[in-house]
Amino acid sequence: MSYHASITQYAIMKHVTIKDVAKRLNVSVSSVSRAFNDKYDIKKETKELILRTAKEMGYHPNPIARKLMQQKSYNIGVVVPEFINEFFSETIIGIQDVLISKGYQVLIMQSNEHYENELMNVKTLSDNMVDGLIVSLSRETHNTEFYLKLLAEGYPIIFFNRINDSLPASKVIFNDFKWSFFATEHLIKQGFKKIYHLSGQNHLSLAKNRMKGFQKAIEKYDMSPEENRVIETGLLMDEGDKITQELIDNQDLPEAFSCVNDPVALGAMRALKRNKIKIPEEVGVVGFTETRLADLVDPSLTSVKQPTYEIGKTTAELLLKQINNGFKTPETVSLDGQLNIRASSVRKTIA
Amino acid sequence: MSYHASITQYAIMKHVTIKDVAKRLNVSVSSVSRAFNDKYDIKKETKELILRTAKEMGYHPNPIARKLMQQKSYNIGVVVPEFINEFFSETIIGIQDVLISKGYQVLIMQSNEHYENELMNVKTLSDNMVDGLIVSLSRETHNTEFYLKLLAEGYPIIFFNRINDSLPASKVIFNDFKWSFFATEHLIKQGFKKIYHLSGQNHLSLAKNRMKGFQKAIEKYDMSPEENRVIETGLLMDEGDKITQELIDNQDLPEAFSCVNDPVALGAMRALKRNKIKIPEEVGVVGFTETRLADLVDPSLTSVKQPTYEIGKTTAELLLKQINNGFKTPETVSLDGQLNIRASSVRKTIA
DNA sequence: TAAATTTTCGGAAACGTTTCCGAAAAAAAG
DNA sequence: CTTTTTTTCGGAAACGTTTCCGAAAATTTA
Repeated sequence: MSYHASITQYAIMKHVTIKDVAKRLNVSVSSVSRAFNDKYDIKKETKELILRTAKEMGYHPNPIARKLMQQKSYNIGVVVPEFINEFFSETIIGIQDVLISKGYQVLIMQSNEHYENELMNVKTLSDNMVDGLIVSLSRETHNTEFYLKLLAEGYPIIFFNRINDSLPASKVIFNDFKWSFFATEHLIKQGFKKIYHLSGQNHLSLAKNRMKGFQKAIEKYDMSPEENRVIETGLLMDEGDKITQELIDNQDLPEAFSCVNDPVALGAMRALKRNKIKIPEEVGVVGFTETRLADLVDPSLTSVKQPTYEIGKTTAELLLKQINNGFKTPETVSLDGQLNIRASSVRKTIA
Repeated sequence: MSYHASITQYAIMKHVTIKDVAKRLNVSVSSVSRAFNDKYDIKKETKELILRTAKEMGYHPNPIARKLMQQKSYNIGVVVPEFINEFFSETIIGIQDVLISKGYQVLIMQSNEHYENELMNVKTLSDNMVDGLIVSLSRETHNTEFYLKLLAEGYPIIFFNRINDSLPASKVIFNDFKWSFFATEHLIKQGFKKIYHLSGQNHLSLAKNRMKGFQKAIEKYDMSPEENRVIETGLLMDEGDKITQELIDNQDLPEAFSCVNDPVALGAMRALKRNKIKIPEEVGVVGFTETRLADLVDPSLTSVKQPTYEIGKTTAELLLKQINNGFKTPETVSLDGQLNIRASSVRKTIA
């Protein structure tokens, strides 16, 4: 019986509207509206009276009606390659914190690193009239035509992390060059002589920049670019494993690996351990974009920490600025990180 | 100049509405609406004509206006303890896949394991008029008053994973009892004699059930409940580490640990390794609710895999059923998993 | 005290749909 | 060929807001 009661209650339950409040107080609908958006001319006492009784009556402004009037959805779309990835889930938290506090809702979608999914997501979101878009490109995305079209229409889009240099939009990036340089320099200073960089595919800016940072360090310390070379690998653990195994099989193992990211570094470590090669005694390893994993693996992994939360926050703030002030000239914000040195790269013989 | 052009274009750009389409074809607005919601009486040819020219004109129905008319937000709120956690992010993917395909949008919030955050999230979401709620309780949540009130109003809410037995709502749970039983049984069959269960706090159903599964296995194999006991630990890695260190210090180490979850198991492993105790030769370990980590740690961790995606999918489907058919009697769906046996629990001497 | 100004408010249109109602057109039945 | 039934469509109200416009009330100025 009580269960039946709850059904009827639900069916009968009506949200109290602005009209109900107006009627109750014998004021106009517009006055109630004014009371709730305190930018208009309304006497202080009536405003307070309205707000008070509205609260009593349990009135909440209907966000949908407001959106319809204001021609704004107050929705922001976020597209990332995957949110199981700690880097992205942490970034999303930063994004959400900023946007929700400004009354926006955040719709999150993931491309699973596929271009078609990414495109579909962006289309779904723009069909849903999001007021702006935050995008981190999938690994597959070479074709940026659709983004160019949206940007040309003046649609606010901010890119972060996985960007494409040629897109005329604001971006938030990490200083990959600099920190890859530092990571490599750290290996050099530890006394590792022959260092290979396991790189991601070259069309990704982040992969390219990390590669360049590596090369710059090699150059600065007068080491041979032939001896200390770059191997295009990928971004996945299995790819790091496979390449390392090949190097072992070809007896072409370096003294240390500077890796494009942690998964590749972990893959390399897996191959090394499988072949009973000691880390860091025989081969040192550094990763990039650390996750909580870095502390858990054995040996713990030296890596570059990115300011994930700040990246999200900054991205969201750039977007809000663009939504509110219109599109000025594109702006690229570069953030700094931190090299966390752990066991995988510290030569015990040196200490 | 081109940049200035894009500004004006944006300012000028107007979405084409149903009226524009109607005017263009000299038909009524209602006909166009009928064409797009094919439940109404409309001649086949006119419908096709309308759809065709609507597409030509780039018309997309305005979801906000539709929501206002239909008195539905087509938004679903999801509140989880944290989405950095792989378990939850994978579950969310299952939820999203189902809901998005039915035209719903998913608003995700996290409580960070705090009751006040959880409450605030639920309030924010209901102010935003979500049509339903999917909730996994925070560790702190003892007070369920607010949920009771919402449920009494007939508000559709489905709980998953972190549930509270006393709430009269549909739930999706994992058969923790059964799989904890299997995990413990596996340790027993490997020949481990003295087994401790590192348990979570007792007010969480999942912790309680995993503990009971452990006890049931101990009982079934006629092992002493005093010898093979339960230690209330927590859910975090540090807690597992701390307890294990205490056991080591008190010379009270068992032959194996059955743990409430993977973080606690990893913490125990960390403490064991720090004390040069060999896993699994001296002490075996099994975890629960595996993540990708299980394969990466050394030794790899035996754990119970939960069907995360299916959990999300099932939860979303239950919610949709409730939204569409009204609240019938609460329904509890229990899903099965899989015990993945890895190095941390396999006695080499046995093989 | 009358006129001018400012403050406060109500009426009504608008946002873009869906849906009810009734009428016109077409088809079927007589 | 008329009458009845069915199919197809247009008009208009409604959803719950915001906002423009103008008028009434209150205040200031002369």
